[in-house]
Amino acid sequence: MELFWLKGYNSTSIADLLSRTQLNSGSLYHVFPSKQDVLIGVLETYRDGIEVMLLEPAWGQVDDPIEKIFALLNGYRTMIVESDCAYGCPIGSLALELHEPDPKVRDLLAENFQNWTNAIEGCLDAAGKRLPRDTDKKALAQFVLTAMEGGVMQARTHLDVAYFDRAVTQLRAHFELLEKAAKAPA
Amino acid sequence: MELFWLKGYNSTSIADLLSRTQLNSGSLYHVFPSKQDVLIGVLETYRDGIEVMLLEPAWGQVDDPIEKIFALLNGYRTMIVESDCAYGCPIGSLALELHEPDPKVRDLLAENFQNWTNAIEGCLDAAGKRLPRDTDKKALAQFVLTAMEGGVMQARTHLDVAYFDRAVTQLRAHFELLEKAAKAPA
DNA sequence: ACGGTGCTTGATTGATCGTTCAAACAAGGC
DNA sequence: GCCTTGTTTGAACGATCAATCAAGCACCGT
Repeated sequence: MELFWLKGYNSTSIADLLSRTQLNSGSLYHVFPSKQDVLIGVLETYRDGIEVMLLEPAWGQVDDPIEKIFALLNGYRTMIVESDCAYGCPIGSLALELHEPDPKVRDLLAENFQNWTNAIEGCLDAAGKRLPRDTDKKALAQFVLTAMEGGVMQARTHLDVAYFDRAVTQLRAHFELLEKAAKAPA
Repeated sequence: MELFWLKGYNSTSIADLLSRTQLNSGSLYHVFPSKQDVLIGVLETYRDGIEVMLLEPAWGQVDDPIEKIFALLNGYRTMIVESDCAYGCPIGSLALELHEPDPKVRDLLAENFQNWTNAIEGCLDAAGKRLPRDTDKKALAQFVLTAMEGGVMQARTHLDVAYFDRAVTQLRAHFELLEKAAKAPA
């Protein structure tokens, strides 16, 4: 029920939801007071399920904290390929689609981003001394999200996953430079 | 007539266009066969006007090629601040909002991105030997776009321009590392 | 068997969407 | 003055949207 947001919020009609969920409008409105509450429910599901739905699958057999980051990015790559580049990060798409969002919705979007970057920040902390001592880990974690979202956007637009790959490659280069700088401090 | 796309495509109704342009529906449909053709016209305007509308204002008194990149990013920062973080790059927003775009529309979105990254690539070329010899300038230019779009997205979501600033700071750090690596090759 | 409670049904509502069109209008050429 | 050509007008259309609601149904304790 939460998976068909490939279409976006405005483009997904209540009728779409009904046919997909085998429900009637009355039942749906018995559970959710309005369409926006469905969106809120979905965003809460994402928020509460990031560990199980996203991190665990990607990190199953990865230990190295920095490789965890790129394993997560590779998970997005898989989704891009499997959807023929139609995939867009659900949170990112909604963040740009909803132009005057209800505060509750925006808070949930922000929370989802926050959880994501917190997870990355955890990896950066675990990487410890491999990064320069003065690294702003929070900013760097947000930068990883930035690279992911920007890469997804360009891959979708050009219908070519290579645009995503290049963003990841650049991010990888940035991390290698950081690791090098950590070894040989100025 | 092309400036009111802050609302997004789907959320902007024909009625909105009419009241804004002081036109009647018939006149509009005399010029544009359909709403989508209005979108196409706007995207073409952006595409053809990137030099005058975007690059020249940002680069007026900047010569250093790498500073040109950050001057351009600073132009986006200004728009974010002036719109109270409601601003989203029109192209990026549309790229994520339109989930099954007409080929013509998608091509125009891709062209807009292409022109943008080409402009950045020109700066990178002008920077010449300040960057490592083996730098993939096309990929790096796309990475700048990536950082910009991702930064805009997060600033909008959190309603805090600091998220954009941090993305720019990280990109700046990346460039500094690249310049350092160029000076002292392995 | 009964009444109550809560979920389900699906036709229906009013609003809004993008689009159309016959009629009115303006401006030139002849 | 009249016809032609091109533009403007704004009411109207059908489709679709999110949301409603009276009626029906299933399941419970008693």
